[in-house]
Amino acid sequence: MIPGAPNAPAQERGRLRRATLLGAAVELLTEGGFAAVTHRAVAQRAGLPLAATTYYFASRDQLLAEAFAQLVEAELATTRDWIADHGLTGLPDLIAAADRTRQLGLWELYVHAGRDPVLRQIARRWTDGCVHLVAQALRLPDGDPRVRLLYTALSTLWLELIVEQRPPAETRELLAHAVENASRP
Amino acid sequence: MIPGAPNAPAQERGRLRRATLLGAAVELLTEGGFAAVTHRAVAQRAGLPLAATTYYFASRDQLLAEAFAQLVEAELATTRDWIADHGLTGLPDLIAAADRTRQLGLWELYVHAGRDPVLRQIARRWTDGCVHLVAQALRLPDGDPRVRLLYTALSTLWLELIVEQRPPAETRELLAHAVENASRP
DNA sequence: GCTAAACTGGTACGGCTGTACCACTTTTGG
DNA sequence: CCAAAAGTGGTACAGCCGTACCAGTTTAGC
Repeated sequence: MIPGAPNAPAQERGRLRRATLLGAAVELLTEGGFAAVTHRAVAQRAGLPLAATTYYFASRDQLLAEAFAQLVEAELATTRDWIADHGLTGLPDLIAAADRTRQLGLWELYVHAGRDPVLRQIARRWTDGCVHLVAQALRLPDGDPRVRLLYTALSTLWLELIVEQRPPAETRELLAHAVENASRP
Repeated sequence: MIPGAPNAPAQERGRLRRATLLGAAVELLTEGGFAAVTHRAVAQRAGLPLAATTYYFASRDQLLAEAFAQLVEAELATTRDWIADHGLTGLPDLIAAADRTRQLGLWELYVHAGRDPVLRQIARRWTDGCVHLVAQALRLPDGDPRVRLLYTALSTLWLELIVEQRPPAETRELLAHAVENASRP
């Protein structure tokens, strides 16, 4: 039987190989953006033959989508832990400490999601997850306008820090303002 | 003499050709993102031979950068006019009315600027320009935190509208909140 | 009018891309 | 034990890419 790129390989070794490939794709994505995620590069990074990528993933788009999803989940977990330890106003330090090219890869795929319905779902999951983290930190419901507005400040300042490399001090100051705003009734 | 991709061609026809190529690049950028801006596609769109692109532009990166800059200036002008006519709270309607793929192209290049110093300068120009427009509308100085925070709301809501295609009603409501916040002392 | 510079456009090269193909080996289930 | 399914890996194909090259033509300056 010719398998149609099994999402869950039947054999143990297959599952391992698939996971290795996905991990390699995530690595390449964080290093060089989604342009760097090619079948050949992924296979080489994983130490597997080229054909392995086409065997376990139906297409490059699917590989990219799964890598994006995995990256988003990892990012949300990291952010959750950081907020628990340092609070919302400590977030600029997280961004400063985080791998810049990794963030770039994430945002690249986020924007690319505007052209791909499959990625769009993952993009929404990212936004919703971040909003939820802010809501928890403020002890307010997810839908509260103060939560949403604070999130917009976080999001834009974050992106500016990554892309334009603005001075972190300015970001910290503005974020403090935003948190103060959100804490008012 | 072998010219090094003249930025300002000496002959009238050359200037016209260069402008035509740049216009074609902008078109393709707005239609299919920066992946669509290839030498061949630009030349074909402009109705010129392939070699014309390499003659007037030193590299694809330069062509892309100039197209980005042109797009940013056009976008700033459009936004300025719209704010003058409809005010800040009318902006969601501008976004809704604007060409969605055009905005996607802009944001794609904005994020890509994180990997390219030349583009980064243009990205900063875009941000600064938008902040300035908000400052003018609020009659506050550019550096005022209220201006910067309102801009963050605009920016994120805009991006979410474009990428995630969230319902415009929600955007309008949040934007009204943000404007109210910014108008408080 | 004539030389040099500016421009034109056809063609070619080397490289990378996604993906298909297929003979082969290993594992699984009855 | 043995057929069928699952997995393996080397290779090939067709297409697009940026860019270089160059013989020819047009224009500008003296």
